[in-house]
Amino acid sequence: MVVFAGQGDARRSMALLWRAEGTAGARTRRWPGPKPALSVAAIVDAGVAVADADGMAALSMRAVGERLGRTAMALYTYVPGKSELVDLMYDQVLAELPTDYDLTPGWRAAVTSWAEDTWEFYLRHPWVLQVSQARPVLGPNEYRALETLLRLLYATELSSAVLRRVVGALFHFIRGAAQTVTESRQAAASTGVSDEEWWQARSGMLTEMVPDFAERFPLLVRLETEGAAPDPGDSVPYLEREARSTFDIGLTVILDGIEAAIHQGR
Amino acid sequence: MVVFAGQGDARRSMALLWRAEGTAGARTRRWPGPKPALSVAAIVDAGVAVADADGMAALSMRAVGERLGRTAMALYTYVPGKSELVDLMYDQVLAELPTDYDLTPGWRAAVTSWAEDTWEFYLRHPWVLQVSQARPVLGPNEYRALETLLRLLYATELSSAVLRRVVGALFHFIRGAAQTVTESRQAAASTGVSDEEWWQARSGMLTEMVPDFAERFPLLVRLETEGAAPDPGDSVPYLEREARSTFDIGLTVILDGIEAAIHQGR
DNA sequence: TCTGCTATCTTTACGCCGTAAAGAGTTCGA
DNA sequence: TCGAACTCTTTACGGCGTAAAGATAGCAGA
Repeated sequence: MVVFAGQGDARRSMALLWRAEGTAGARTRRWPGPKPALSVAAIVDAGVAVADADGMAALSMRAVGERLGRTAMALYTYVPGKSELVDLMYDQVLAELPTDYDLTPGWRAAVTSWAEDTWEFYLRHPWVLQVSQARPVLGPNEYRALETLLRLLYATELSSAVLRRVVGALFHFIRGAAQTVTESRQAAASTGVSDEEWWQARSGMLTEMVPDFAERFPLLVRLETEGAAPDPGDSVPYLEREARSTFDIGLTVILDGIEAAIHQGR
Repeated sequence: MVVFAGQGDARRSMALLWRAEGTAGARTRRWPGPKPALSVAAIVDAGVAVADADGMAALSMRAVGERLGRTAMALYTYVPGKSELVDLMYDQVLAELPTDYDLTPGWRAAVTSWAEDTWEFYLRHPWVLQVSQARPVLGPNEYRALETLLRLLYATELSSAVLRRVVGALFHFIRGAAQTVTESRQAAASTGVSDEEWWQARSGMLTEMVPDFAERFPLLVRLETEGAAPDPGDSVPYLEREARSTFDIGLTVILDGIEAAIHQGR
């Protein structure tokens, strides 16, 4: 369920995204007709509430309308369609991301904090990971967030060409790692089967159906027996623990790679 | 449109995935009834054909049935449901991935080749990127592909704990970068608007609606003017060029990071 | 005050989706 | 020849986004 941004009426969409900024001021002449009971802001809020609570798959025009005590079609007075609503929701929640990172302890500490905040942001709004990145929404908060990261990264004194790709690599990595967590949670919620139960059942079936597993995949067995994340006894499920560990170690690897690029003067 | 793996009847699903391997031999006693005109293999092939041609969104039971000259419901005789069909499709195409990487020029060259092949694989079967990774399919070819990568990575002599996360980081990165390309292509195909046209229209609107853009986002402007990938005159669209460049440079960064980990003896 | 225009919101409808349920038709052993 | 087991079709249900049409409400000008 990847949702594409920037379909539909581009001009109207951009105007909505940047609304109250450039074109603020009086509502475009209204005159007869009943007073509007809804507003774009209310609809976007309702959309975010639905998506946060039940996921992107549950975000339907009917569901959003219902939450506002209206029918689905009532929303079309305010918003051109579902695609534009998702764009607005996306840019709205991006406003939560901090911008005030301190660079005095060095870029590495700052980028680490940024990555941690971004990670938590994705876990808070898992549906954001389903908004396609290919043709970005181009809303004010997306730009604000990017500008924030760029401020930290330009402190590395890397070239713009390299930086541009480093930004992409960081986002791909963090989004992917976060996605593992959110999808695991979603799977647990929608099937009622926890990670542990699922894995137990599957690996049991595997050893039964594929008796020569260890001979066919010796390195996988080695990885599984040697490398598992320790269970700290707390309630974090298996796959989430793994994903978090991947996030930590993967980030270290990428930051090490950035340092290597710096030392090579790229 | 993320599709979840491993829902539904787990036992039947696993049996189908590992079919013809352990439990090969005679079809489970059949006796009366018309001879089956279809087969699991034919259905999986048809599914792959539909998904390759028109994307995951176009993969419906009706579409697969139609391609085989049957109704949607006919498929349910062979396959428990759509989710299991996707699992089978996924494991089937994974068989295309090579396994015979040469380690004599060193792990770095081998992993680079592996990454390149994997990248091309994703571009060949974009729908694979929509199969959820959280609860893996656990089919033979997924294991085979993982075992292949592990063979290359164990040559680094890193610990299993680190390796495990490096694998995750590599996959997140490659999948993310490939996703940008496939989504960009999909957007172009479904809207009829090329990357260039889209960007032209959007950036034009931006400068019009947000006249103080350069003051608000100076680093973004700098990145855009300094760091763009040169247009080699060939027909590769803008966003694809960027994504490919992100893949190349990002991979270098990650591999540099792995080398740093090696030198630190992790 | 009444009329008429316009904006908001509802109702209905269309063609998609996955799949449950029921039934038609086919092929074999007994 | 009969009946069981199997394949495959038909029909139906509740979901989706949204087009089209109609009901209702509120204000400007008469």
